[in-house]
Amino acid sequence: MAEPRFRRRKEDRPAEITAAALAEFSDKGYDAARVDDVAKRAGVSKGLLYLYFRTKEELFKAVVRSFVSPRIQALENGIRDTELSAEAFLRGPFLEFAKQIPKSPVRVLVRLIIAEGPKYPDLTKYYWDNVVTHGLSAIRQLIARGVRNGEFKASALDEFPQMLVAPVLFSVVWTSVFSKQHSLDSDRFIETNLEIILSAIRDTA
Amino acid sequence: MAEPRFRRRKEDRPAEITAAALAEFSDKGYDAARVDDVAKRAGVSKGLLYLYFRTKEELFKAVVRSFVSPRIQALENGIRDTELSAEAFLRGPFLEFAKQIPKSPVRVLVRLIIAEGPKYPDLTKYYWDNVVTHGLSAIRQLIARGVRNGEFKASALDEFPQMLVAPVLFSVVWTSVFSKQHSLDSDRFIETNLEIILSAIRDTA
Amino acid sequence: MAEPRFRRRKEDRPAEITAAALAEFSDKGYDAARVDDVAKRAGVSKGLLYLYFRTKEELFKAVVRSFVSPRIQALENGIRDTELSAEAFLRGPFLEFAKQIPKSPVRVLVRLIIAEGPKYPDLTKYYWDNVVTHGLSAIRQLIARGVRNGEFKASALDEFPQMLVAPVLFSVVWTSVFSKQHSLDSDRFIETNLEIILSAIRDTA
Amino acid sequence: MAEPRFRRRKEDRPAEITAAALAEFSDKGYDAARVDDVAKRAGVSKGLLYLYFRTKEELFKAVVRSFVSPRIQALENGIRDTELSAEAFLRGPFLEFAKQIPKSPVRVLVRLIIAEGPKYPDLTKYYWDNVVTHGLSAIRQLIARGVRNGEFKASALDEFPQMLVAPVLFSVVWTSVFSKQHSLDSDRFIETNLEIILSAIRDTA
DNA sequence: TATGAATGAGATTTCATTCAT
DNA sequence: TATGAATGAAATCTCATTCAT
Repeated sequence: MAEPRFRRRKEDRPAEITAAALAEFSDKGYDAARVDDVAKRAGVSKGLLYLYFRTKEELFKAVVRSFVSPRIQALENGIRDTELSAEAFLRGPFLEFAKQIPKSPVRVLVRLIIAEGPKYPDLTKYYWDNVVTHGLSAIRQLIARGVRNGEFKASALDEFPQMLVAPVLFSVVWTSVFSKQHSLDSDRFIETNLEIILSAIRDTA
Repeated sequence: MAEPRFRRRKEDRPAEITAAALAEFSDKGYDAARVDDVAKRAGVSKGLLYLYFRTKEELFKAVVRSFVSPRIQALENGIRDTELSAEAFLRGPFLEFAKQIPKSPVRVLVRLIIAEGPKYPDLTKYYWDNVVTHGLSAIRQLIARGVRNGEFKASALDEFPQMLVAPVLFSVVWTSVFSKQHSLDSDRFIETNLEIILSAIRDTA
Repeated sequence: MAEPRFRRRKEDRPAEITAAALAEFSDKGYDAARVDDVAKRAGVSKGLLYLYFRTKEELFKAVVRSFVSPRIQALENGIRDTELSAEAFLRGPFLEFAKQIPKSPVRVLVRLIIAEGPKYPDLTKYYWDNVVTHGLSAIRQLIARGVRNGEFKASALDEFPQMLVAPVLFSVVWTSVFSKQHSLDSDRFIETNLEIILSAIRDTA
Repeated sequence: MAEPRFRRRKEDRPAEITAAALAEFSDKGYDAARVDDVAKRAGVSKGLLYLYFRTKEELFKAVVRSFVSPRIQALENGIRDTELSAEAFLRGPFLEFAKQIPKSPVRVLVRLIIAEGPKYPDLTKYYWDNVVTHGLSAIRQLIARGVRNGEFKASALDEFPQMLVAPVLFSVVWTSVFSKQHSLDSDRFIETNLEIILSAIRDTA
């Protein structure tokens, strides 16, 4: 035929497909999302999708990989490179980071991990290895730094850095599940929790 | 012949079936759980199951109803009838209640609601109406009582009673998803969170 | 217990059940009619129904038997015993008989025979033996009598007594199938057909 | 290996499947016909069948559409375009058309409409809209033409064009139901009926 | 690469029939 | 007799995956 249609570059394909998959999973959940619809949304044939991702499960994993990991990476880098005090970092960049999660598309992935994780052990492992441990150890370092330079006293937070994460997870879940019933002001909820924790660990001696 | 092909136990059946369903949902999740297996586990034919529960969804709702509602009821009654001070109640019965949730079978249901809720709006509504609002309003009353009699000062907790729930939800999710990777001491996690919150709202003026 | 409830007499049971079955079949068709509903409508337990009729098919046959045969019997007797002329009988009792069929509950059975007959050969045979041949031979006799006493000339009707039946069957089918689309004045339709046939066979020589 | 597991023949599939469905419906009736068997008979997997016809009911409709509609169309066109007199058309093309119906596969569909119509209202509506009204109005036009040009006198046939159809329906039903008991000479039956009607409406003034 | 027609295992649900009570 | 709880075979429909083109 005379005129070759515009073709997206091959390198973009996987990203386009995972983006479409995230959208489908978000709308329907993992099981109910049909591979057919993912392909359609990505503007690609089913066969091609299977060329890039060998199974639906593989596709799911790729979605998690491509959307969650970068965020955590960013947090880690931020903590490593910052010149702010620990408290200033928590009130600034960390809070910012935490507040946007319940509003971003990633929140869907958190729900999916909760929902499907038990069924896909190696996905859970991947998530643990690449997301949870990284995030947690970054937070731990930040707190340790705060203790070292006299901002914070030794406290339960040393043992349970998860305390800073719990309100975020709660907001994500609440927002995902009860959006029709109630709207939580997740910004203030997360902020308030942070303040309470800070006031409990600040070294006021 | 020794054993009759079936027995008539109309009264026990529903409970036996919901128990089997909880177990099966717990192992596989809602979608992956097969009605056939639920029936088998209950020692009952598929047909009989459908005599008591008209659809798989109906069965799911019945499971929620029979396992979650009673617990919340108990909490509500406890708060209504207690003669303890607000703080004493939080440190005593409430903490007890909160701590056992991540260990009890109900924890599975919490995960299921998170996982399947968006797909079954009326289940979510049921859960909201019968579990969340009851639980929340009971907690709110307890806090209000504490404020009224001078134990607590006015605080963010008045607006966000969810703060007392977030660590519990976090523990449930963590335990459900990462049981293979890490074991959270959920008792101490929940306790610690409670202590921090209490120290922040105690009226020390 | 003190007061024995009123109990219908045992002899009536089968009739009550076939009546209920006719009603159910009429509403739903044979396949879609549920034995459970027939029993419920008859005010009887499913078990008892199966005591009287060993299978659903048996029940179906009994319904045909009890509702159709008596009518044909009546027609036969009428033709045998009448003192009317052939034409007078056709315009009188026969027409009356023919006109009420599309309006009576029996019309359902005609439709059922058409629908299910091919699936139940022995039911078809029963219907043939007990309904069709009787009816047809009665009509044939009537016509022969008319020819014998000079009312009618020899005609195609001798060979095809079905010609008198076709409009009735047509009315039954039309009424059963297209009741929502169109209402046929079956009385006049049947009457008109009869008149045309009569005018064609009347011996006016 | 010799023969590929499947072939792609998008265009032919629907026709192959409806043909198989007609055969299967003819043997078993609508309800008793299993989709699986239809597929098998068409040499196709169940899944593919559902790719072309979204439900069993849809398949049924397609069968009606593809087999009945064309015939009626042909009749309509014949009546519109003919240069024959009304009587000549009735004795010629119309009679031909009428006589072959009880012998053609379409006869099965007529029986199916009678059997299943009441359960599938929109199928009945489709049949009414696309078959019955077309056929009837064509016949009506033919008769009106005959009256206009002095062949026929005004008669009951103006009101009841169904009179020309009743013998055909009767033949179809008889043939379908009582094939084992009796063989009706449907050609002569239909012919005779037509003659009688013609003799009654011919304008001999 | 790219397509989408084709497959087939499997899931939910229904209902005639049985049988302990 | 009479009940209705219990069975289990089957039927429709879905969808991840394959593969001829």
